[in-house]
Amino acid sequence: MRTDSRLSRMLHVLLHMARDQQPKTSQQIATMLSTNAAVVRRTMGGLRRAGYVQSEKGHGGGWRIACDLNQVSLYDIYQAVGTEKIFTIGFDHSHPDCLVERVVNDAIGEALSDAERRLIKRLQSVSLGDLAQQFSRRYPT
Amino acid sequence: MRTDSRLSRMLHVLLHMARDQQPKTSQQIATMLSTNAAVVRRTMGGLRRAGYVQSEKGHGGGWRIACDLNQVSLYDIYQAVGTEKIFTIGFDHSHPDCLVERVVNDAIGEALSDAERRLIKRLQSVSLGDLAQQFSRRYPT
DNA sequence: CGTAGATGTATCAATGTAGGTTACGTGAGT
DNA sequence: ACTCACGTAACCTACATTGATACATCTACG
Repeated sequence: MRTDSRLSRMLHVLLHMARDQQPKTSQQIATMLSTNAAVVRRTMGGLRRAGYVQSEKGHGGGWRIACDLNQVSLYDIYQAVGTEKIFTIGFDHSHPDCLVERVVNDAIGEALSDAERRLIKRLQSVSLGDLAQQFSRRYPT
Repeated sequence: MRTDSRLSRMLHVLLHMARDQQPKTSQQIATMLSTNAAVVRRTMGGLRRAGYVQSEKGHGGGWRIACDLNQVSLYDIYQAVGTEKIFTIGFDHSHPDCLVERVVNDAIGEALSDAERRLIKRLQSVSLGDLAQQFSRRYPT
């Protein structure tokens, strides 16, 4: 199954933007991500609607960070990009009133929910500021 | 994104098979799952290679359980069906030597690994026998 | 102003994967 | 022999993400 790399991409972009306060155009970001400008606008639109970045049109326009990196977690970004499914594992619903199916799906569902809660907790515990700090520590200039 | 319902399907089938020791043909199972026989053979082939079921050709042939339900966990079945990716979340690898990308992917990777370990642990803690027992408890005949 | 630069968005194509479908080979039982 | 059933390959279909193109709209600059 194809994976959704939007979270990874957006974090990548945000950290680069944080290190260089100049506004960046969609095209510049697209080049950075080896994709094209429309994809960047589409994906970053989620971050804009959530208020984590701002965009401006016209000369000298582009994207800028509009939040305190220490106040925004990886989970916030995850939600802003709008990923709807986390797991590739799904349920069989061929016979919704089959009681066996219900027991099976409940068991799988509980395991998935548990893992999902864990993932969310982990993503919530790391802020963009933490990542920026990790970068500075691991790769001092 | 389309989900992989093979685990759910296989558990569904196994529990039905456990309740009726008669061998079942691929076509019977396909009808049970609202799919077709080739898909059943393809998916159950994994369980056969792992030794959890046996198949026999010819008259009176079909699929039978070949394991102790109490010794096989949901995780065993999960592995037998051969799911390779658990999460829809992936990594951006547009610039493998970008240090920012590395920090970001490490952070996401740790969160995912943690959640995956949790999921595996949960799936390992439930046996097919447990599910069969849950069924009997929840829906006594 | 008019023009160039930028986003916002709609639309279509490419791509990858699970599942569906068909077909045929092979072995087992009658 | 014939039928039943699995084993497997090949190809198609459905669907979601991403890529690509186009165009409207807004903004700054000369």
